[in-house]
Amino acid sequence: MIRHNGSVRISAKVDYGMRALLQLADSDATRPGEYLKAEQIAEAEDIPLKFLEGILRQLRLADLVTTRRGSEGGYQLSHSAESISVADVIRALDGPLADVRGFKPEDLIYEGASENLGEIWIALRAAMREVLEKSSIEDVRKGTFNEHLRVLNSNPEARKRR
Amino acid sequence: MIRHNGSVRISAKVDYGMRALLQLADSDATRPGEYLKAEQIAEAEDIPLKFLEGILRQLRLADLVTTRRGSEGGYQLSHSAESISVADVIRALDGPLADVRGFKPEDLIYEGASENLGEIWIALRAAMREVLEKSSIEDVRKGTFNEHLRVLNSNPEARKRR
DNA sequence: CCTTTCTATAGTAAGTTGGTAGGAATGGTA
DNA sequence: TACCATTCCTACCAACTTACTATAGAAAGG
Repeated sequence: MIRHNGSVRISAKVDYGMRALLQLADSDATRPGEYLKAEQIAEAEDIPLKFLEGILRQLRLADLVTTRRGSEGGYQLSHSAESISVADVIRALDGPLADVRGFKPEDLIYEGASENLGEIWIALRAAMREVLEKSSIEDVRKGTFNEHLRVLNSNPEARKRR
Repeated sequence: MIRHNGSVRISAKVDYGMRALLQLADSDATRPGEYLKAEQIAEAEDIPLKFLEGILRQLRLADLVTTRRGSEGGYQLSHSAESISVADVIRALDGPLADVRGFKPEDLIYEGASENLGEIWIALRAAMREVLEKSSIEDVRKGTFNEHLRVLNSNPEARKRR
């Protein structure tokens, strides 16, 4: 039985969207300028085609992807893979990185014993940004992660479940 | 209009639960041994009473809280406020800290261009744990945060929205 | 004009969130 | 013993989100 009620929920949309962009980055690296068709991406990454089309449309509206119709049509990255961060992708597909009961962390007012609770949510968001804004599609494609990420993942605890 | 579709969603349950525990920690600090009634917490923190009762029940099942029924009844922390981390509270109320499409980050298998995507989700979870496991209820109550959290929040960027 | 491909809107089943309602069980007190 | 306060438990609910599917249309290219 699948429980998807974690506090950080990477949605199917974001996971699929990242994989689609990685395919586009790969295509750009090997055959620059060419367009990749939705169906090729869907097959390579095993993503339902119609669902993927919706995701690619959102990525186009966020200007992460450029499209062309017709027989020679398909999708391309609209910027270099280095310039698109994982955070950009999440924001394009799921909205803001963090919220607390539907509010932005800095909008909450806590009083009395809860006075400092907001600091935790702000720090949590900052810690996430540190990972997600400083990793690009190209970093993920090549596996060349920055120092902070390497330190985090070199700790064997990082791979253990809790 | 409220949109609550961030990637990190601190639920009402967790926000209310933290505030309830902060009240209990405060009560313990000023009148140790005494039980605090759900209604007092509900009033102090402006939380719907019946909803709060459910949250407190979950916290008891996770052994974060001890209860007593009857006229002298109420709720207490079952361990010291120093020994309860924010991560404990989230796990008790919302389940695991992180998941990707309903799966645990380390269970996903990515291939080809997406090969390294899992590293991002692992790092994200590790970064969150760094904040949430190393902050206790007592830290939040007193506002005495650890070095890592202070560094994160001293960056003015941390308070800006994106 | 015809095929291929993206574009757009709508629908939908299952699950989650944020509650509410009502009563049963239990502990303290008279 | 009776009584009362309080927690404990089950069930219910409306609104929303997620992960899709369906269908028709619009544009690019030959």
